Amino acid sequence: MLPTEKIIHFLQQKVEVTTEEAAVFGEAFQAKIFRKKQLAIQPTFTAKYRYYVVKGALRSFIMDHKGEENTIALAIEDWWITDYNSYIYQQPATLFVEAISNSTVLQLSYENEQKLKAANPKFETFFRIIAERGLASQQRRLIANLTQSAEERYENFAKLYPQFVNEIPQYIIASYLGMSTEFLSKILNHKLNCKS
Amino acid sequence: MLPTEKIIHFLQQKVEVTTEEAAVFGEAFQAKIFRKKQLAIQPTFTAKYRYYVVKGALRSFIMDHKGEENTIALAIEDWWITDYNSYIYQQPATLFVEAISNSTVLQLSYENEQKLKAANPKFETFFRIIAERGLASQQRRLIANLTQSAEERYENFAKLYPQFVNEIPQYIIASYLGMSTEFLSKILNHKLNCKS
DNA sequence: GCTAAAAAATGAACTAGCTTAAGAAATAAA
DNA sequence: TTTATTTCTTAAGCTAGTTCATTTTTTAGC
Repeated sequence: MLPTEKIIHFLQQKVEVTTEEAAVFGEAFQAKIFRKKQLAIQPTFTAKYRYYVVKGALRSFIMDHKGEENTIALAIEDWWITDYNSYIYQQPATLFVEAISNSTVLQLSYENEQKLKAANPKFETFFRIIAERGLASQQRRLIANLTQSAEERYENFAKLYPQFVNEIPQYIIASYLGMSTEFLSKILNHKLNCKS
Repeated sequence: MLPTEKIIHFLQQKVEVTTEEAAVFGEAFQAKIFRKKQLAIQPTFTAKYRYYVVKGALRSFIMDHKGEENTIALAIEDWWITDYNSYIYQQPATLFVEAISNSTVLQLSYENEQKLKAANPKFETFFRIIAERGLASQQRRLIANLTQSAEERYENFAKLYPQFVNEIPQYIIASYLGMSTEFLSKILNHKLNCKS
């Protein structure tokens, strides 16, 4: 499936649109390839785009005062990613957005998004829906972080996103789950020993 | 200012509307009073409403397996609160939403919200904007939780929301910041000693 | 297939923050 | 004013998770 076909398909799952409307929507996006470790967004620069992942995986992370990377979000096929604080308010970013593996994305510029929303209320509805779902999913993540132990967080993550477990480096998963690499390693190997 | 005037004012800050449109919007809401500790939303029941706080303060929290309350969100004048996972998908709630002090809110039912959005794209835009802002603010919170120590989290919270510090019980702040009451107490008193 | 680099594992020493428990203060109720 | 309830403080012991230093394994480039 072509990138543009993919996003049109995604759009159609959320709102009902005519063929012409779908075409207008698709034309607002631009296909782009990021190689592993390449940065899409960097702190101090304003996030000009939001990204829809066609293939591969990206993540956003913040670097703390100790130089540690804290993964804020992960995105695979059919997910969206950007630094929302930067993109929405068009202010300098605080996050990095980086390709975890070689990836194909569709980028939507802030200006194009405004044009889409102004042109057709259906697109406004679309962006409202994805923002709301993002909000709900962030709420779930916050709850997990506040209420579960490191081991429980990993267990649930692995159950919820099995596709990540084998496809992305462990140190990224650890940082997404808010624990050190070493500790995640300990959890994993401890589990193996106890099972056998 | 009357409750309905307040929310119309809030609406006008986000989107341009005519007097009639504003009136239609205001009519979708219903004023309601919650007394301190009263519950607006409870687990297992579906969240029928989202709440706009006119006066007072509310919070949402989840109870973990140990019976500890983990505060997910706080809301004061001009803020919104609900269990988004429950409200958006109309599924059973997992959170409590409780009044911290005697409060006046405007409640918007799920049905009324759908009607508003269907009736006028400007309302669709309005809800898109508040969802996006919620998303950005959740992102900020997640970053704070992942990158800062308990003491730093409190420092920043106090700077960002001074109005909360004296107005809501310490144990709620502690649970919002993801630490025990005792530990927050230690931080506060330790700070006093070091300053003098 | 070899080499260099990146990622994962291991273990020991350490610490931030939690738990428990008991008392003091503050607030509300009567 | 007294009593009851809720909130806050203090301190000691504990544990989940970190840090650091080293080794092993995997991956990627040539």
